[in-house]
Amino acid sequence: MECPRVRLTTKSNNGKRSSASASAPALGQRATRQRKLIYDILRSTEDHLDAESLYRKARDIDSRVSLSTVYRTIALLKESDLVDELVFEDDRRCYEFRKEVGHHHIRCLSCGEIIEFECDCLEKMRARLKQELGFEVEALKIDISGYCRKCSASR
Amino acid sequence: MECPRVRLTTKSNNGKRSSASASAPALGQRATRQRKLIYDILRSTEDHLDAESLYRKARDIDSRVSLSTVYRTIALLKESDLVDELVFEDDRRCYEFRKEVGHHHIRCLSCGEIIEFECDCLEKMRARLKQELGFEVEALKIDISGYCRKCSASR
DNA sequence: TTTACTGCAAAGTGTTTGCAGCGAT
DNA sequence: ATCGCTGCAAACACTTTGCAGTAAA
Repeated sequence: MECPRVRLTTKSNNGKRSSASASAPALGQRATRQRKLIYDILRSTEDHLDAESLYRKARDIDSRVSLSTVYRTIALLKESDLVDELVFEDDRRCYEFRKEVGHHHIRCLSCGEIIEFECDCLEKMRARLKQELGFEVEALKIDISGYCRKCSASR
Repeated sequence: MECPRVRLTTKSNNGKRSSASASAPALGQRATRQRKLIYDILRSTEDHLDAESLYRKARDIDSRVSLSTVYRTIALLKESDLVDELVFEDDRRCYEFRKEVGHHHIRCLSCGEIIEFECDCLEKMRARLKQELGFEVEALKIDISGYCRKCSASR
């Protein structure tokens, strides 16, 4: 039973923020200060931020950013497949820089920690859906909530 | 590779509405007209309704139902594990009467049809998460969007 | 100089809530 | 008769939008 092997996703970036601010993303038309900032924050953080915290982080660095721009930029980045949106049970929507396909999230209902993992069984399921139902999968998302080792111990 | 076998869930109910209105559910304290009505609609429909359409359906039968009551009743039914909430990519939330565990949904982005299927690999994944990460899964939900056979053909 | 992008405030969406009256028990 | 439930409207949280000004090209 090889399929549902769970393995932690290797963290793609172990510093706080990658030093070089890198090239501006192909966001839309113009690489504005605000867009670069928001993009940089998302690209370099380990956290899964919601719109509000992303806004606060951005504003701490440069006050000339508005919440609307954060939303507009998120939409842009989603369209360009540069960031993914995670929607959890309780409606919280977080954003993260696009990583490898096939990595998923579990969230601890008690401490809020988000753990990432990979499981190739989902990719296999996608193939099966195509084969057996003729269904062409565009988006496959799995949301798992529960209690992490630490929190289930202290319950 | 037995694991990600996809199979269509057998429809639990093939009539339009089951004839007998059945016993009142253990909803909370009181089995009111409104609660019975909402419960009955959810129990007997094949569709996955959102709050609004559930409200319209209910109001068509008995005008003395309000949208707030629909929301309140849905919350109640969710708490009692009598209905499940499905949250799709585009935010639409639908409700369905609780069926067997381990059945999931895929939705056609073109025609909106919701197809149900089972896949035991997710249950196995749950076991693995427990075993390997010590993570106690409370809720496991998978949302798949894409194009059904018919719609992918006509694209 | 052009016109895409931004901040602001206002509008919109889906859901929840406070309250006085209603009705299941 | 009690007090849990309801309808209503108002509040709510989050997101989107119109517009006049700003700035990237």
